[in-house]
Amino acid sequence: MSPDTMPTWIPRWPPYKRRRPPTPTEQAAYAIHSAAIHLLRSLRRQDVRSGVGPAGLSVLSVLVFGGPKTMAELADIEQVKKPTMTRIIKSLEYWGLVERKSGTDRRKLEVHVTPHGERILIRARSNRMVVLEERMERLSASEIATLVRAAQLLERISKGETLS
Amino acid sequence: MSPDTMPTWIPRWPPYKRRRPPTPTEQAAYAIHSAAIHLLRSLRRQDVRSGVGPAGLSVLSVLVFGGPKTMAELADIEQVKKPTMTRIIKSLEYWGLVERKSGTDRRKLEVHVTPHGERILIRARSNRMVVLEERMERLSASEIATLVRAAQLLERISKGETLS
DNA sequence: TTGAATTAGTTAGCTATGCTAACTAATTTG
DNA sequence: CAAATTAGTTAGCATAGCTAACTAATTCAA
Repeated sequence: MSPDTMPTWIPRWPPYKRRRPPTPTEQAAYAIHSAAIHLLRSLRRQDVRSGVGPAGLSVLSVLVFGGPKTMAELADIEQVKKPTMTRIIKSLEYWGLVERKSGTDRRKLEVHVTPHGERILIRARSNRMVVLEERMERLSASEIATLVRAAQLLERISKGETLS
Repeated sequence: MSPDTMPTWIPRWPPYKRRRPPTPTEQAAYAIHSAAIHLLRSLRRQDVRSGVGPAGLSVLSVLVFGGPKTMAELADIEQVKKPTMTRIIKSLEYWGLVERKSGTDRRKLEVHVTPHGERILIRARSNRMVVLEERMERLSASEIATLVRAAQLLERISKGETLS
């Protein structure tokens, strides 16, 4: 890579004027937010190969790892409104990746992933995971452990919202 | 929150059949990927208040913290094609958040953030940061330290791509 | 027990954000 | 100085988000 195409964007604590120096919590919040954005942005490129959009992949992932869900549950999980979920599921259904079945309460539709959908999801996940795992191979065992602990903390933090 | 509206989606190692048990690196990759997605998804809601879309906010953030950039540089940083950046910048310009200036090489356009744009960005960032900081206040000092170390590791991992 | 309210999901139509192909204008190069 | 390259835009398409207004099914209350 030539010097002038090299990225120059390096996150640092905002240079704008503040009344007081940032607390450790503020610095940590800033750092982990930037890190999460940069991680996902750098992995996003791998997605194009799968032929399903990111919204569809995310839903597939919920269905594969979490089992069948209704439309409203999916919308809630994905933090999306119901009409948006309708469109996403219709598209997945069109491609044979999910099926909708209605049960006793005929207002509700249970969305199930098909075997084909599961294969697609696992292949698409692998695109990201393979890249991420390759990069993580350079880390030491204790660094890996740090990431695992951080992941647990972040999951707790992310749920803060839904429990409040 | 009633029990049946409570989210049931808890990330766990994929249940599909594997030839061998996952290595620690694979588990860590899976965990940190899920954690980053869930963190950002849960913070995304705060953005609506700012009146600027996420793409615009992200560009503003690059300009505020990284200084003026050309269209091509921004497209590269944001991992977006040039026509997409053209549209994003046009919108920001329309709202008076950035300015375009041409220099010696009149093919190139330097994009500068305006004082108004800087105010908007900082307010929008704060929306996310305030929420994140509140949630992080429950963590211990050593947990915060873990997150900071993890953030450093993740920044290194994310750059893996651009250095290869 | 039936009429009103609630719940689940869809339709229609808008906006924002991504892409490629094809273009203009400016600069560099042979 | 003509040809090739570079920077950016225009046009047109797809996906993904939203709200408002709708249908159909269920629940609740008089």
